[in-house]
Amino acid sequence: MTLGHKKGTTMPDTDRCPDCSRINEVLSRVGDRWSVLVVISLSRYGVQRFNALKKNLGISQRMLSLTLKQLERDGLISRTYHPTIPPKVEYALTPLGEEFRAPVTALGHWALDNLRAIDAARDVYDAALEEARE
Amino acid sequence: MTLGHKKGTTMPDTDRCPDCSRINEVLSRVGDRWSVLVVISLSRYGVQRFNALKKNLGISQRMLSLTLKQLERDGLISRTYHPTIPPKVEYALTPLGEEFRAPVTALGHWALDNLRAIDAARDVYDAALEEARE
DNA sequence: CGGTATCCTTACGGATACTG
DNA sequence: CAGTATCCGTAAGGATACCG
Repeated sequence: MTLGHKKGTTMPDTDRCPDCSRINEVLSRVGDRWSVLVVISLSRYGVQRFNALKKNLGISQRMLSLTLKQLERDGLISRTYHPTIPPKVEYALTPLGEEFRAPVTALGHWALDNLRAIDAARDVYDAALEEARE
Repeated sequence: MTLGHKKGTTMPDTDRCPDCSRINEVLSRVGDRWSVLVVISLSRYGVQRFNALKKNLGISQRMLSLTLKQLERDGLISRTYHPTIPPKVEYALTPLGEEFRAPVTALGHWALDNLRAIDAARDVYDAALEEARE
């Protein structure tokens, strides 16, 4: 697949983007906000325990639990249980998760770099709307 | 910010990742599945009309309309209205949208490349669960 | 500590019908 | 063609309480 834009390429609008549905499928699994943030956090700080992630991300216990389970099921993170008292569970990126780091951190960087630009664009847009209303 | 993982870095678990909330904020705007797919489609095929995008992505009219409006508001895409009969509206990436292309296509590529790996991981996980159930 | 279970509210998102 | 408006079912996600 070539995601890059080619000047001469015209969309055959009789057909639908064959890859979009597949990309959609994957994104619907590991592309949600919490999954992305968990991976970013594990990328940044390495192995982390349940409550560390929880505090770190400001995520509810319920959502973290669900997100971690899905990520483990999808093979992106590993869960290591230490049967001590009190118990200790550590989460880390698997090799597949490590591969996910590059695109996900790229996304994170872009988000941080362009937060202001987006806010500015919003202000302009909203102001123009306000203008038109009168 | 350094999203890259550094071996010695320990998460100060008294504090929460300051950037995570900001990344979260951005992702909650332009990180949803439809937004990502619209950007991917515009990246790939360039300028497109409303119905082309609709057929292309297999998205409902309502969601496309909402998604496009938000992306325009956030400054990622431009909307050009041609008052012909019938009317013609063209959507394209803005410079800010163009910058979004790199991380988003990286994500798209990864998604396509690892769809199978994820499916395989799932099968293993589910099989192990089945095993444990007995 | 690291979860599950339950409840409840909001947001997502499709289907359909209508408009300039 | 390119939307908007309405309805309605489902899923996301927080709050709380409880368990091993």
